[in-house]
Amino acid sequence: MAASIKEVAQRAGVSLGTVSNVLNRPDIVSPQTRKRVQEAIEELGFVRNDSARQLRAGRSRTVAIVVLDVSNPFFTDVVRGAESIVEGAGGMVVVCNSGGDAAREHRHLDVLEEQRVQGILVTPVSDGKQPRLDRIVTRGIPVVLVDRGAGLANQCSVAVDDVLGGRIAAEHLAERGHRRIAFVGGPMALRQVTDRRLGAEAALSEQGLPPPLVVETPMLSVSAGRQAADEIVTLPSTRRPTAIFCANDLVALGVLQALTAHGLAVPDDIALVGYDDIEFAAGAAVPLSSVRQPREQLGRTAAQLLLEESTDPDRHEHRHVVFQPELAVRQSSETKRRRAR
Amino acid sequence: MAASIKEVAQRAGVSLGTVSNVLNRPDIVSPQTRKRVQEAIEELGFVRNDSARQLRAGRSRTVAIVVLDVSNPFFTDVVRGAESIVEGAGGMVVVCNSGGDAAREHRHLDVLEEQRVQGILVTPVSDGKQPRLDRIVTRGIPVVLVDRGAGLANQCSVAVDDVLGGRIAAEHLAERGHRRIAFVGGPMALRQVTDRRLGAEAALSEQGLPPPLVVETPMLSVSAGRQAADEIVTLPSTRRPTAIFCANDLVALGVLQALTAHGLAVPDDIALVGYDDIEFAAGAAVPLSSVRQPREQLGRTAAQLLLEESTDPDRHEHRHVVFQPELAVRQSSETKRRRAR
DNA sequence: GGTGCGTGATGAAACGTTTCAGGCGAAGAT
DNA sequence: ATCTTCGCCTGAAACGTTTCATCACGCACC
Repeated sequence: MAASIKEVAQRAGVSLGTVSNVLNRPDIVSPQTRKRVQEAIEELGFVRNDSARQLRAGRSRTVAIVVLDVSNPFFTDVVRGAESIVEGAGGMVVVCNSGGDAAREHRHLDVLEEQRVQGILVTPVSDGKQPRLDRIVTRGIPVVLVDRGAGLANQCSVAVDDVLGGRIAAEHLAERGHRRIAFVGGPMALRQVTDRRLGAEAALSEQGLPPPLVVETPMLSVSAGRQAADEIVTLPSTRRPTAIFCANDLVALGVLQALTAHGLAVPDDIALVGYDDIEFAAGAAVPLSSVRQPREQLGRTAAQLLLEESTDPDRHEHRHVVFQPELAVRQSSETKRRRAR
Repeated sequence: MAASIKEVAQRAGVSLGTVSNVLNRPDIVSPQTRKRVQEAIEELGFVRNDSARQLRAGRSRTVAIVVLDVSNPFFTDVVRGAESIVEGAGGMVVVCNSGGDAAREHRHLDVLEEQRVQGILVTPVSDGKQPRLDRIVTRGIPVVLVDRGAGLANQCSVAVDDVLGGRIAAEHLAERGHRRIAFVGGPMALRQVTDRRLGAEAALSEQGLPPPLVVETPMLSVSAGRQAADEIVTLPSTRRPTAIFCANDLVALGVLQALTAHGLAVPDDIALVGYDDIEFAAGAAVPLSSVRQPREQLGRTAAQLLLEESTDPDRHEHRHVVFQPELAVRQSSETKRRRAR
């Protein structure tokens, strides 16, 4: 059914090696022969078998990215950044979704290892030592950690300073006069969540403010945010926070919705700051203040490091790139005073 | 570097074929031998080379899904649906993003064809005849069209009745007393967009209402929605629509934001209905009425049809599954009367 | 007219699997 | 005691490429 190089060679009346040369180094074959071969390829509808090519050549042109949550706009933007670099280099990106599930992540990595992909960008589900990833690295497949702290010495990483992000969010709220501030996010097993919380706590303590009320959520989703806010509104108004800092925008949007549903105005009753600055943050009916991360650049840089390591593994030195977040201030955290017209 | 089956065989003191049997049909090899082989695999850190396997076996366990926009929550949900089925069958899904760009779609399909993937789920960029896809099908790779109309006879498709969706949205608004209704969405080259529009127009005409004011957008994004709304608010209030039906939720969210920014209240000044019912629709500060599509089920069904065709190509008959959308009514389209407490 | 050289094409080996026909010994049937 | 059957294992072929050593040929050079 599927034509092979051999049949093409036969039809063009040349040897098998010549066809391969037409495919891979067209310049070293004479114009007439090249033309004949190309015609034969056309006529037979020949398509190179990548398995055979890869088997023989050892190399693959596929870069994989394993994300925590394919539904989170943060990750889709990272993916787009990585795509732009990899495709520019003639490669291809495949996206794998672990969904925050270690077992699924494991299975994806197994398959990618079997496929001998060119490299893997990954935001691992869990932190700390990663024997699974180490094994992949020792097998010669470069791995770049995305949005994880400067990890071990055997791989590159790109991340955004989440402690700083938490800090600037909290400082912003403190500056606006808020003293009872809540932190909503979870699970605490995610380093991103704890770092953002730690940054916020440090900032508050430096300003002489009490530590935040922490409401832990089981995951970083809109519905989790709604539930957390449902809890918060039951507090007596003397203890209720006047500002909430959420571990990401999905949670913040959920909180925003629930607060509004309970008749609390944002930001007049409760100010709100999210994290990630996804497109829907600015588009929310109360535009959301949010800690912006250079999402696409995160993906681009990760892909660049990967390709670098892939093309020249010997000279490559592992690097740990950390970006700085910045706050996008919007209506959800503007004080009444400021918003008065 | 990478251990092969041969080395495993050597170390375990068995033949090469036996190792393969341990890998693929462990039941037919005696327990002792099996154990010895498994130990050797463990010690050498052997990982099967999928290229070689696929080359010999012809089959692949990878299903690809090519989506129009990986940033659109609609597609990520479809992906999740497909994943659940494929992974249940021991396969793996890779996501490819065409970004609505025909050239990128083309390149993705090229690579997937070279990789001899098990099958392809695709929402093509353009409509009509698809010679590129036909070629893939004749090569023996099953293709299922996602969210595209019951296409040609040589492939399955799953879709949602977009004409009906447009119809129920328009009927809902007409029922609420609206007479000047706008349709916002584009480009009209997308069948989804034109179908939804046609459905709406048919419904209005049946009710004896004038056709909608159509504002075409260059793409289905939040920012496109914002711009369209900026246009609409400049209309004199006598001609300004009292309700807007948007081709998808991203556009609707953009419209919602711009209207609010211009001091127009939703739904009191202008009612709003979106399409897709993405999670952010219910979470918007004015919860968005939206035409709900069974997104995950779309993905599940597509994957099922694909696997069916893949495992039994001879007995397989192509089917065209069409789901019915339904309207999720929320605050953005509730009339004043109804919302009065 | 031999030598050397460059240009193109050739043929075979190799990559790491899976598969399949067969072999070998032990157990059961006659 | 011979013939089958059965369970387990072996060895080799095949999959479709890429790559590399080799070769044929025409051409310039002394």
